[in-house]
Amino acid sequence: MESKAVVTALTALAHETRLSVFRLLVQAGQEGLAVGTICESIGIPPASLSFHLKELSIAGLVNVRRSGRYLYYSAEYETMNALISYLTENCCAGGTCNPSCTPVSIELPKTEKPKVVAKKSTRTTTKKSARTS
Amino acid sequence: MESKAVVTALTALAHETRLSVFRLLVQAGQEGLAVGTICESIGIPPASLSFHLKELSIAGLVNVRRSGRYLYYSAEYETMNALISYLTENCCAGGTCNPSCTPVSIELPKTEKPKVVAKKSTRTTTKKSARTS
DNA sequence: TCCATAATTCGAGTATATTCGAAGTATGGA
DNA sequence: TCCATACTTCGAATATACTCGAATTATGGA
Repeated sequence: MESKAVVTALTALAHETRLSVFRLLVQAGQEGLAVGTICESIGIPPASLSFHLKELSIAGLVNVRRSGRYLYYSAEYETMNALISYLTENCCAGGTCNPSCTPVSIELPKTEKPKVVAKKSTRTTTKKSARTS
Repeated sequence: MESKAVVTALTALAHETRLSVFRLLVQAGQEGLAVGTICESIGIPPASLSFHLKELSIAGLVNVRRSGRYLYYSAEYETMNALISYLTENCCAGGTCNPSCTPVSIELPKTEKPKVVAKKSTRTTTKKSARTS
């Protein structure tokens, strides 16, 4: 994922309404939800919701599918995962930024500040145990 | 993490310069980097950088520590992880949004759309294998 | 005490995002 | 063909964010 696309995705999520909509869709699964349903859930005028759905769509965070008169929006999980990857890529310089983020080759002491010893190429951050919210 | 705090953090990251700074710090590790160093790396005027560092700081994404005349900024990994948690919480309604996201109790067929059977309470999303960027 | 360096705050000009009523488009059914 | 429903686009008022030179604050050393 490129930095421009990441900024677009983050901008799309950086808004109370859009974040709610996105989470709703993330939790709704592949089938997604019709605009009217989201509208009721969130409680904003259709024109406003439409504007926000477009932003999410441009950012590649949601998909649309028509079924009759209804448009079903669903979360694009790939983009979400790519976004997370981008943020955590090559993180913490060989340290442990969270319990499940362990360096590739050697274990580092936690009390002192070590110089970078062995760099990881792919991260293993943010597993279940790392979740703090 | 509360939705307001999440929006603040996402807003902070949703900017080309700040995203670069944050990634730089994520990769720099606990010791962090002095403002001058970041300034050179990114290539923007000190006043602008200061503005952006403040945004990141307010969002809880970075820490500051003074050492003599230098201010060292470092990434706040906890906030980053909390942010990721928030986005992926209860995702995909029992489906598999990525290869490492498996439902808690039973395996679901992939070809048809199943109704929610068993809901996960904590997610196991976005491990190494899930990274797509 | 005085100067140089490191970084922040001020402030004003500029750019971008948000809101939502009204008007428009697409679809299904009578 | 005509109407109701579902949703989007238009557009203009409003709000918020960004940039960065100049002024200010903090620290260390002579």
